[in-house]
Parts: sequence; C-alpha cells; structure tokens
Amino acid sequence: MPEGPSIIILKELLIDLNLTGKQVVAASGTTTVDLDRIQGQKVSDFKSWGKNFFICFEDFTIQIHLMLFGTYLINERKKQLPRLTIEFEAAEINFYSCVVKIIEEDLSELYDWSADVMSDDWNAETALSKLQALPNALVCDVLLDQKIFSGVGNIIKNEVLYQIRVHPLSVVGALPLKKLKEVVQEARIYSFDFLRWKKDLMLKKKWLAYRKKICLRCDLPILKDNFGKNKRSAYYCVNCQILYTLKDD
DNA sequence: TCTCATGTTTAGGT
DNA sequence: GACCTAAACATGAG
Repeated sequence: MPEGPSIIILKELLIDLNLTGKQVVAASGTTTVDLDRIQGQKVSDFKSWGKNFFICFEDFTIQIHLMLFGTYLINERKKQLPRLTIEFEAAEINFYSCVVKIIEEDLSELYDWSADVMSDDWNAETALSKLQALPNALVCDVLLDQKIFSGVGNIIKNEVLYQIRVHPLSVVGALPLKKLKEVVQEARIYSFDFLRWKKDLMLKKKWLAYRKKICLRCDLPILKDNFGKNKRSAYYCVNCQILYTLKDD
C-alpha cells in the first residue's frame, strides 16, 4: 500500500476531515512511545515526506512509517489491536503494523523536501546532480534511494523505467544526459499519475510492467528478476528497454 | 496451504 | 571503514 502517493492520500483524507487544529481526546495502542504526551494536544499540521507521515504538535511530531504491511483505518477498527489510535471528538484514526516514533527536532532539520517527488518543493535539478554524483550506481537502485527520490517505491521504479525505456541494470554514468533527465522527470510524473489512478481505483489496471507478463509494446515476455542492492523485483522488457553500460577496459 | 511482496533499519561478517 | 547479507518487523492477496 504505502508508496509516496498513498501517503498523500492519507494526509488529504485527514485534512479533509478538518482535523487540523483539533484536540486529541485520547491516544492508545501497542506502540511503546509515550502516548500521554499526545493527550489533550492540538494537531498543528499533517505532513508527509516520501513514505513518512507526520502528525505535528506544537513541541513534537509523531512519525509514522507504514513499512511493507502497514495499514490505517479512519473511523473503523480491525479485530487486530492498533499500533496507534488517535481519537478526536469527531473522528478516530487507527494505524496498524507500522513504525511509530516521536521526533523532537524541527522536521526541516531532518528531511529535505526538495527530495520528495510529491512535494511542491521538489527540485529536479538537485536530483539530477545527486544522480551525476553516483556514476557507478544502477538506475534500479537510485530510483529507490529515498535521499534522491523520496516517496518512490518498487512499483513506481518499475513503471518509470518501462516508460522511459531504460533497462533496470543500466548504469547511471552510462546514461546520456537526456535519459538521465527523463529518469528524474518521469519519477515525478509517474508518482502523480499513481496518485490520480489510485484515487480512481484503477491503479492496478494502469500498470504496464509491474506484475505484468507480456509487454504491450512488442508482445514479448516481461521478465522478472531480483536486481540491485536490495534484490527488489524488477519487471522489464529486454526488447523495449535499453541496457546502458559503461565500457570497461 | 503456500508463496510472495508497494519497506527500512540494524547487526554481523568479510 | 566499505561493502555485503541476513534478520527483524508483521500481514494480506492470490
């Protein structure tokens, strides 16, 4: 569930429920963070940075990361005990299977919003510079690097590379500048497509590479391999996606 | 029933 | 220290 655009949906849901500025009536859950601190506090803001979600209070922030299996429910509960429940007078939010932390620092000290592909502060030039500083890295790895493309996950990675016809094992330093710029541009464009399609409940139908068997462009099989530092699933077409490698000698 | 997977950190080895 | 791997966390879909 939780790549960057999914966290935007969560943030928008809570903002639309008019919970900004509202007081927390009760906080509970299996988390080990000090929930007494939240009680009675007013939410100053809901924010996100990539896949991280933040509930901001005057003196501290609750950070929630849904990891691989995390979910949330608004005004509903599962049988399973929530990791964190925050109750307001008019609504409650339940988070399950997530990592909860309390942050004392100013968020801007910890997170650079120019790296968040969903942010108004996203900066494509900065991302390009970061890529150029990693000539030996694989494109399949850099797209998942949260310091460069915060919010991009494995689905977006695969779809971006399919869109721009770049093989996941291509080396950053071997990509022509034009292609490198396409990596940066498409990471943001596809993330917003992802957001729109997920809201319209048609995200899965829009996938062209991820979990696909056949390439719609050429009718040849989409291959699946575990590539890169984290051995994440790569779906790609060897016919349509060009492998850029550095000449070695 | 079994396998797989939209993620990240940390510990330990080489 | 750089680099790599496994483990840990925990759950639903197919």
